Amino acid sequence: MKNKITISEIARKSGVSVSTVSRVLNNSPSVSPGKREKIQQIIAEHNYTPSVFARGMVNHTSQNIGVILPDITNPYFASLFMEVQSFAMQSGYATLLFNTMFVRNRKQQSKMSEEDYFRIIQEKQVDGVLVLGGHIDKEDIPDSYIQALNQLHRQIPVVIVGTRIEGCNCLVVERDLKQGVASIVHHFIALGHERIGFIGGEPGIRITTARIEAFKQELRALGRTALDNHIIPSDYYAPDGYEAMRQLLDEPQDTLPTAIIAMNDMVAIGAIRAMKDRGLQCPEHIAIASCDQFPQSEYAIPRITSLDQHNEYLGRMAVLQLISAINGSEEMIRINHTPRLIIRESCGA
Amino acid sequence: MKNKITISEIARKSGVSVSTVSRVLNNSPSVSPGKREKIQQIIAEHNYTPSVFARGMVNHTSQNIGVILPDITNPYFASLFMEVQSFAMQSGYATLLFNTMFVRNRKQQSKMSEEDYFRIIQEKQVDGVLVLGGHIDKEDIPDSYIQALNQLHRQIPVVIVGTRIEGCNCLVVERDLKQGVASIVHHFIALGHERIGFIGGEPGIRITTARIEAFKQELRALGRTALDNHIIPSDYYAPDGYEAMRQLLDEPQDTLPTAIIAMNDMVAIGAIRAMKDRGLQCPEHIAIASCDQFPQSEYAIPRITSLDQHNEYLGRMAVLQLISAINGSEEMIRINHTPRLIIRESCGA
DNA sequence: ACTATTTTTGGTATCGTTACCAAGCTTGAT
DNA sequence: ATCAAGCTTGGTAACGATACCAAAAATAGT
Repeated sequence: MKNKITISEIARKSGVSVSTVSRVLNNSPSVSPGKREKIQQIIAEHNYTPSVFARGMVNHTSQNIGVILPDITNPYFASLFMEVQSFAMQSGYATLLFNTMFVRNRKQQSKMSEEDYFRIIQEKQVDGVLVLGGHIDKEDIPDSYIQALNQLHRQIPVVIVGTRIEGCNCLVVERDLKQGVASIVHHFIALGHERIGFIGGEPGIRITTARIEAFKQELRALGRTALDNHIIPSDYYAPDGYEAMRQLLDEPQDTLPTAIIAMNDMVAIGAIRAMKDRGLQCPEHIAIASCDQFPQSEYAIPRITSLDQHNEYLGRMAVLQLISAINGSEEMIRINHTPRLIIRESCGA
Repeated sequence: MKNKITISEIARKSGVSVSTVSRVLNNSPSVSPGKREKIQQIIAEHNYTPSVFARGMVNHTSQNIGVILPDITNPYFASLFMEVQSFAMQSGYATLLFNTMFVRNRKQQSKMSEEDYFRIIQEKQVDGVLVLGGHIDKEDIPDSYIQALNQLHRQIPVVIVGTRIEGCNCLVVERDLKQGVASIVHHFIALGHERIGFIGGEPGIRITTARIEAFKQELRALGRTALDNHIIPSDYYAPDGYEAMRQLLDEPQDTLPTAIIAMNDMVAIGAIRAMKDRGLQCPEHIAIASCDQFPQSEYAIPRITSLDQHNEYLGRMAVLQLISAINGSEEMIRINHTPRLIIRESCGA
């Protein structure tokens, strides 16, 4: 930042005191119309903008929020973040984005722990923090992590998008983990599928476990049972779906599932590719549906049946919750948007 | 931000002056080892972090950079940004991300112009700005836009990733626009294709025009000519590839291209889908290659031949350039990484 | 014309750091 | 012992805004 013009220079050039200029900047009503106009003109002329540092010193606010997520190249987080940033901006906040798992594609995970990020974020003096996914989603979160989060929350409002965590005091915007899966199971059963599998999702992660749980539970409710060797968690990306499907196809042919639920569209795409590489067609040999829709699922071959989880809405609610917390509200926003099943070619009907 | 502990409290609790605490914070050598240790312990105990506001007042630096791009859900920008953030963080900078074209999927473009974003970014007192794509890529940029950029650059170092612009004083990290296309043309010709088309890319955008130009030029150099009705710019996403291909297939069958260059993988995926919907196979009926590789191209059906543009490298260079500009260097970093053609199923060999 | 009241202005302390200078304290050399 | 030269320290003025209070000016009421 090169030499910046200051409020007192504006004041001098306008022939008024800094107080008056400050009033103009903050739209205080008690400034005579003539002076206000003149000052505004001089401000514009010099392209003056008040120093956020000086303002921050007085107000203790930066009008920035921090967003921490594992991987922005993952379309799920990208679409969520898009909405978050847009809504935050409309509310006057800019967004500092932190990827915790950078350069994932090179399998060269960051050396920094998420706790390190909390420290950095705290130093950045943001007005609030949004945590999307990551370690917070683990089944079995180390105590130190919860401590770090609570510690951060003691300083700055923290909103977590996902699930409520035992012992964690941060605010939570909950996302549906079960309804969507149930609706896929229903659809498959209605289509006459008797053997259904589940692939993708990192094992030990809350959402994976919850969805698999919902999957089993729903089958049970309908008088069926899931076979354990038809449930293959792996991770969230196309290679993981590929690998899981490859592994599944090594099972005895006569008991293979006829339908599979994939964690998300990327996993589904990987799985379909694995089938193709074995000379199998989707949906003819195995039908597939995914739990998280990404933009291109409509254009894949075959077009993928998936759940619209209303991420835009989720993102907006998260920001709303954060801003209301920043403004001192204790109220907890509850959302309950049922995921919508979008039926396309990959499930055969 | 709730009540924060200050340097003077740390000083009081340690029984030293604020100066000494400040020295410890800034790793000044002239502090006696005993005191240093004691102070560090008290700092840790109270989880104290110095105020960025107060520091900013003195140093005029926020250790933040601003990144402005059209759409983070576009995998091209996502992967570029991933690299940018990672590298910036390693260099001690956090990243403010601004999407200018938010909620694109709802076709509800932002009401704010990019110029508005420049103003906001300037107010944010970042130490530098990175501009990735957007209006800066237009063939014919309004003068007001260039003015706004130059104006911003007068205050803060601005680095543009893309192409050098006439009249724009900002620093530029240039990206190859032609070599990659040329290598695809060569490959297609070597495979015996005589009629080649080009689809995707927003018309009036520098990269679109440049690639189409390179496409024509390379064909000419090899003694062929491109047919104008086989060149269909549209945009960068799957629906745009779909639409362009649909349009192309409406042409008389006997003169249809046998190979097509797509702007990027999303466009290619859309185009392949359009073919499929007309009962055509890729690569059997029409071969396809794309100019920008995205993560899933390897798993699509068919696997897509595309160019690896070395985005990670580009992102890193951009940050390097920006940081060196922040530190007062005038030197311009030149890069010249030839895109690498990755041959997969969609081009038939 | 002279208060009383309201509106508009200006002055100054304050926020939490760092930079800079001056002072105190060692240490070692004479 | 004395003094110069180096370490360590502390005190204080910035940095650029806002908040608050007091003063001045404008307006209204008698």
